[in-house]
Amino acid sequence: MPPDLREELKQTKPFARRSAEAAVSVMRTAAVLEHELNDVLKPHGLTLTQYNVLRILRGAGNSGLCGREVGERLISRVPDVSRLLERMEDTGVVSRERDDNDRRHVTARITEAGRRLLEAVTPELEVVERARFGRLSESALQTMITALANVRDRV
Amino acid sequence: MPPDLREELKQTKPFARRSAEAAVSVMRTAAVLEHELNDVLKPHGLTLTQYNVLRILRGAGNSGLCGREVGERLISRVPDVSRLLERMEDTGVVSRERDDNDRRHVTARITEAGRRLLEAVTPELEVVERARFGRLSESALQTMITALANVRDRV
DNA sequence: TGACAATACAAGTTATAACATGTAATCTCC
DNA sequence: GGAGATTACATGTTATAACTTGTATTGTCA
Repeated sequence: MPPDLREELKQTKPFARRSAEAAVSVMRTAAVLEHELNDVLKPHGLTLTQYNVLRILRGAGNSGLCGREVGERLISRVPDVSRLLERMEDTGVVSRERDDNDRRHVTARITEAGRRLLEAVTPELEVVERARFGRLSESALQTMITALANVRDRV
Repeated sequence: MPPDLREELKQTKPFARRSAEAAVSVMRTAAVLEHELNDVLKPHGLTLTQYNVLRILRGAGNSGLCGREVGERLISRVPDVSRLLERMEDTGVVSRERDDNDRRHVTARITEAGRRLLEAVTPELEVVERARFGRLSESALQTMITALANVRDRV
């Protein structure tokens, strides 16, 4: 039996509504997940955001993506993609190049080092993912995914 | 029908596993929620973390809580409760007092101004909560809560 | 009871997030 | 084709998060 959230956060009072408990559950679960994933990534010199950028750029292939496009694909929107990519260029996992067709654009691409780093850390993250979500059935996962999509898609 | 997460993040490839999609769903939903709640709180000069501290301290009543206890009750653990409470003391929503019985402790309490602020913002946050979670049935909410508790409670 | 460990917080430092503003390049449309 | 709007990014600033180290107080136990 999973522990009660109220007990986990040492709350004295019960939640006023089930929707309030659901909201806190989502945020608390994300915090636990992100913390654990960041712990896995830290020895590799990556944050979770940077890891996501690498996955996005790998998915984009040789043509790369401009900063705005990277920002649109991130799980949580970062208003400062410029410096995020700049830091990643400093560590050598990303290359940046000003586009000749439209000189406003800076195209970012994953480097070979970035690709190797990505391949090294991904299985470690999958261990966390399986440990966390492995006990849920496929149908329970699908139910959760659909319900969360409903939460994001408000009027 | 809720929009697909893959489309939402403009992913070209489908998720490798349902558990991977579930993990991203949780983090993405929390990010959307937290952003919206912070937007509501900002005009009141509060962050979501500070709002949670106020709720925690109101729940503790007159006896208050020491910094460590506040930290244990927060949704996402903050390693720097000292300065968080210090900032909140500066804005007048919290008072701090060194405990005479154990002079290592600093007891924090919500002030009357903090209580009023809490009462002012809570209904605004509930509007967000209802808009986001209102379409889900009580049983769907309960299913989600249980599933998320399972995710947090790994071996 | 006195040395050592543990606890609770404070403070210093670095890195990042958040927000606003600035700037160069491109687009629009009369 | 040129003024103004738009886009994409860079930069400056402030605030907060994350991590480390420091310090005072209390607890433990030989």
